[in-house]
Amino acid sequence: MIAIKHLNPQSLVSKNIETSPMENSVMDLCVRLCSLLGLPKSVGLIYGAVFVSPKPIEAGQICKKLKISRGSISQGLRFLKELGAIRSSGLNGNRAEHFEAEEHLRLALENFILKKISPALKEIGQEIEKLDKIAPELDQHVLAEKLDALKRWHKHGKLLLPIVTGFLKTMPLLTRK
Amino acid sequence: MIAIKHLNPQSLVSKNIETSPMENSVMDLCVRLCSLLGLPKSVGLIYGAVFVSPKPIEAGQICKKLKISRGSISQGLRFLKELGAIRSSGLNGNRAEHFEAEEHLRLALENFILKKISPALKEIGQEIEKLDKIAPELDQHVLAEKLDALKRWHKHGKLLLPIVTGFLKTMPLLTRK
DNA sequence: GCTAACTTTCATTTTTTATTGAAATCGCGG
DNA sequence: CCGCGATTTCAATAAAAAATGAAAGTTAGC
Repeated sequence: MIAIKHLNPQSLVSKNIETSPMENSVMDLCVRLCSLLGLPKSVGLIYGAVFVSPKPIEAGQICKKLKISRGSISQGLRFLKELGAIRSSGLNGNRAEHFEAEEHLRLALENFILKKISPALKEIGQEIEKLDKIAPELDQHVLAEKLDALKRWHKHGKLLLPIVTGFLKTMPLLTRK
Repeated sequence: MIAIKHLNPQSLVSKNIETSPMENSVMDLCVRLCSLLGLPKSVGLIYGAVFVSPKPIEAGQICKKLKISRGSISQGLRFLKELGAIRSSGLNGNRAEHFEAEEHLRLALENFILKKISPALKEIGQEIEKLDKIAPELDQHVLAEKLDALKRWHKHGKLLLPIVTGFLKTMPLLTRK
């Protein structure tokens, strides 16, 4: 059910993809990393394909390599680009856009936190404010105490964020070349 | 698509639930908090119902209050209990099991990290070891460098965990009464 | 050891989320 | 301004996840 989802420990990259065992494993890792952030497998695979590629790779190649539909590739690449996990390295030669992994994956993580966690915390903050306005109208002391508890959690959640992003800053960069 | 999911900002608690506006809002908050951890709405609602209740509440009451099936309630309560977010306060009077919110919600969060993040990181570690064994057999330097990058990420991921859990320890407790 | 009051399980259904691929779109070179 | 080679969109479909509820299980009291 709900249960904490465990990814199948053997290869997550479906068998009909033709990659070296090494590439395969690296892509597996990317899938795991993504799934830790709640991102779909396809995004992990696409990132993996870009990451693993020794030279900038184009969408068509990823499509062939992963046997994933062109639409998904397009969406996945856009998402990864917005996140700052990959970047376009221009339309080399022909018209195809080429992608390479961003060396500062850290920035992507920060972005993820900024786009996903922060807005959620902000909404929680707004909800709490709304509550504060209603609260005095009622004399339910028990609830009022619980509201306080929630406030404290919210405050500390906000506090935790800069710590995590701060920590990320200390991480060595993910460098290519 | 993938896009970072945004919870609808108005009440997440469906309208046919009969609760005070205040209770309603508090439950909303719980749903948001849960969804931040990737837990389904029902779990948030169930936790909210327990949290908001001035006295230990039994499954049947939650079922009536939330209009959620008995099966879901049972599973949700079990999950929350395992996580350490709620606890059973015995079979008062009749046979029904009564639940109340655990005052150290922090422990639940730590538990969540322990059960969800740590195993994932461990599996990633194992995958990396596997890779290390394959690596020397090939002379793909580019890949080898990437493997190093992944190793660093893994190491630092492991490093981040204790920081977060350490931070959690400094948080004030969520006290009832 | 039977019943009553409740809980859990799990096959099925519903809902949500991700993927597909055909059609629309883009943009450059000629 | 046409056509090619690519990308993007989006309605339809497939896959995954969550919710349901009937049936089986549990336990206390008689």
